[in-house]
Amino acid sequence: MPDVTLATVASAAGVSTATASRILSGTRAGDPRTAARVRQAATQLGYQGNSIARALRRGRTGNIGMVIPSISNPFFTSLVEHVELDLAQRDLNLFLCDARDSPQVEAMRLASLTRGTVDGVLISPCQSTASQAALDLTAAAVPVVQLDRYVEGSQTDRVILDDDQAMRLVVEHLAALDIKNAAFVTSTAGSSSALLRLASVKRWSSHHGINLRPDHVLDGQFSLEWGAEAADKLMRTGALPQAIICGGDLSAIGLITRLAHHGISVPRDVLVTGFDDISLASLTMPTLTTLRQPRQLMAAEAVRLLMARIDQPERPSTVLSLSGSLITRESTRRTVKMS
Amino acid sequence: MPDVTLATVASAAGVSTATASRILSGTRAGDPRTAARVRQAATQLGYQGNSIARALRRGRTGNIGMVIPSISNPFFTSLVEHVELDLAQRDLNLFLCDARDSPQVEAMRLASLTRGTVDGVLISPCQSTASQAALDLTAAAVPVVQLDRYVEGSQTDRVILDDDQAMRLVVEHLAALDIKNAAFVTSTAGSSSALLRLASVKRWSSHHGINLRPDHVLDGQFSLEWGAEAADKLMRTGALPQAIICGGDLSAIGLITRLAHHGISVPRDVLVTGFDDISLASLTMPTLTTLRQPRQLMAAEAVRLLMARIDQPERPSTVLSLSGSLITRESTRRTVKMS
DNA sequence: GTGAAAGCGCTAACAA
DNA sequence: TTGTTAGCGCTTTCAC
Repeated sequence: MPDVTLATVASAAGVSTATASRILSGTRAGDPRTAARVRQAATQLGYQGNSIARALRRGRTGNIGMVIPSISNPFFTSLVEHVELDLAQRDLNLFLCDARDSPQVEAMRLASLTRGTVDGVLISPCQSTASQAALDLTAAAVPVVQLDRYVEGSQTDRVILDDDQAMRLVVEHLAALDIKNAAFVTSTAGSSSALLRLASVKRWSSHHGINLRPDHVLDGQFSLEWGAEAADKLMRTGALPQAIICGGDLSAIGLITRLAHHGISVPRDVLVTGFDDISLASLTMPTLTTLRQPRQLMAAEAVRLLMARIDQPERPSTVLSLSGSLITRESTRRTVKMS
Repeated sequence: MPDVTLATVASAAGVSTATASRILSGTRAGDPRTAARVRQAATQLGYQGNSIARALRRGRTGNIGMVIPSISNPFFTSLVEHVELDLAQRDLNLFLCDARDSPQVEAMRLASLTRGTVDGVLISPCQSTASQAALDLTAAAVPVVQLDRYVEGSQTDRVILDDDQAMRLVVEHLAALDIKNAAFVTSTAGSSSALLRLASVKRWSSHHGINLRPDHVLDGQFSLEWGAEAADKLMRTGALPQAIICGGDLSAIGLITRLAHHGISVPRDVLVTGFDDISLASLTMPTLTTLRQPRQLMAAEAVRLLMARIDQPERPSTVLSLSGSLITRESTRRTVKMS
C-alpha cells in the first residue's frame, strides 16, 4: 500500500484533490468540517505525500545541499550539526555531501546537487583553485554560500574567519610567553584562507621578534596523520623550535602524540597551539591551546545569507568576516624549567 | 538561464522531446547523426536535466538515505565513507542524516526520507527500543537495511557484528595476560547489540576467572566525555581493576586521558581496550588495543542487501552477522612491573 | 528511428 | 469555500 496518493485521500473524503491539497498543506483553512474529514481520511489511509511531485510543481524542494571537504574532520562535522539545526527550524532538510578532500569528488557532488535536488548549496571548498570551476558552474545554477574555506575568485556570498586577527592572537600569545622561534604546521592546499594565515603568521612573528625558519614551515594536510608526520620532520631538522603553531587541531594532536613517542613532552619541551577548537582539544593530554572559530555563528550567518539569496537572487554578494577567540590551555602553559 | 529544459534542447536540435530524452538518457541509440546534433545542442545550451522531474516520472530518485546516531562519532563517519563509495559506483547519491542521538530527531529524518525523497534507507538506529516505532513506519514505506546497531523487533535486513565472538576475543586476550579483575565501560541505551555485549563480557569473564564487580560496570554514552566521566567514577570506587574494557574507542580514549590526569598510566597501572578501531586509535598515546569492526565489508553488504530489496521487495529478510578481529596495541602491552 | 501523446502526484490560477 | 483545469519536466508506451 505505498500508492496512497492525494487523489486516494480526496475521493475517500469526498472532495477534490485541490481541496485536499489546500487542507493538508495548510494553504487555506476551508470549512472546518470538510477539513476534519480530509485529515481523518489522510491519517486513516496513512497518506504520506510525495515530496518529489510537490517539488516539481512548486519549483522548490525544501532541501539544502552542503558540501564539506572531509566528514572525518570534527570541525566540519560540528559545523554541519549547527547548520542542520538552523535548517530544521526553517523546515528544511540537509543534503550532506563529503568531498573526501578531492576536487573531482566535490565536482561530482556539486553537479548532482545542481540538477534540481536542492534549493541552495552551502560549501566549504576543498581546494582554493581546483575547486573553482565546479563551484562557478554550481553558482550559476543555484544560490551558493561559501563558509569557512572559500575560493577567492568566485563571486558568491561568503562567511569566513578573520584570519589575520586570528593568527595575530596566536602569535601574540606566544610572544607574551617570551617565545623567540617557532614552527608552523599547515595545509595551504586547503584554501585561500590558509595562505592568508601563513602570511599573517610570518608578519606577526617578525613583528614580535619570533624567528620562523623556512624549513620550519611544514605544508601538508589537516589530519592527525600529517601532524604525526610533521613531528617526525621537525625532529629531523635537528633543532626543535620553542613553539609549534598548527593550522588545525587534528594536526596539533597528531603532532603532540608523535612528539611524545619521541620522548618530547608538551608543554615542558615545546609549546603547541592548534586551530578550530574541536571538542577533542579539551580532552587530550595535555589539553590544547587553540583558536576557537565561532562555528555556531558561522553556521547561522551562512544559512541566513543562503535564505536571503534564495528569496532574492539578484542581491549583491556579501562577505562576512567573523572573529575568532583564543582559548589557552595546558599545551602552552609555562612549566618550571631549569635552564 | 536556469530554465533550459529538455524541450529547449529538443527544439534547438530539431527533434521531439522523446528523441532527445532517449539519446541523452541513453535509453536507445538512434541515428548517430541526430544523436550528435542533440548532444551538441545539450552541451551548447548547458542542459543539466531535472532530476526531480525524472524521479517523478520513473518512480526512482537515485538517492539512498542513511541515518546515523551521531555524525561526531568517527566509527559512523567512516561507515558513511565506505557506503558513499559503494553507492557512487552504482550512480546513487547518499542523503546523510544525523539523528544527534535523539529518537525524536531520528523519527523526523526518517519521516522526511519516506516521502519519496529516497529509494531506500540505511540506518543505524540510535536506540534499541525508542527507535522502533519510526523504523517500522519507514520500513512499511520503503526498503530499509539496518547496519551495525539494530532494533531487535523490526523485520528488516540487518548487517551486524557477531558480538559474542567479538567480546570473547577481547576477554580471552586479557585472560591470556593473566588479568583477574576488570571493569566494563559501555552504553546499553545504544542498541540491542550493547546488551548482548554486556552479557558476553560477563559470561566470558566468569568463564576465564575474571572478576567483574557490579559497580565496575559503567553505563553511559559512546563519547570522549563519558569515557572521562567513567574514569572519575572508577577512581572513586577505590580499587582500580587490572583492566578496563570499553565498548567504544572514543570512551576508551577519553578514559585513558582522564586517568592520565589522575596520575594513572596505561598500560603500566591498568590495561585498557577499546572497540571499533577508529583511526584515532592508532594515533593516541598509548596506542589502543581494540576490536576492529569490518566496516568496509559491513558497508558493502548493507548496500548489496538494500539494492537486492529495492529490486525485489518481497524477498525474505536476511541477517548477516560479521566477525570482528582483535588489534593489539600498546594499551594492553605488559610492561615490566615490580610486585 | 522518430514523433505524438499520456501522465507520474501535486499545486495554483481561475471560475463557480 | 470548493471544483475544474492546466501543467511543472521528464519518460515511455504506442503508432508510424
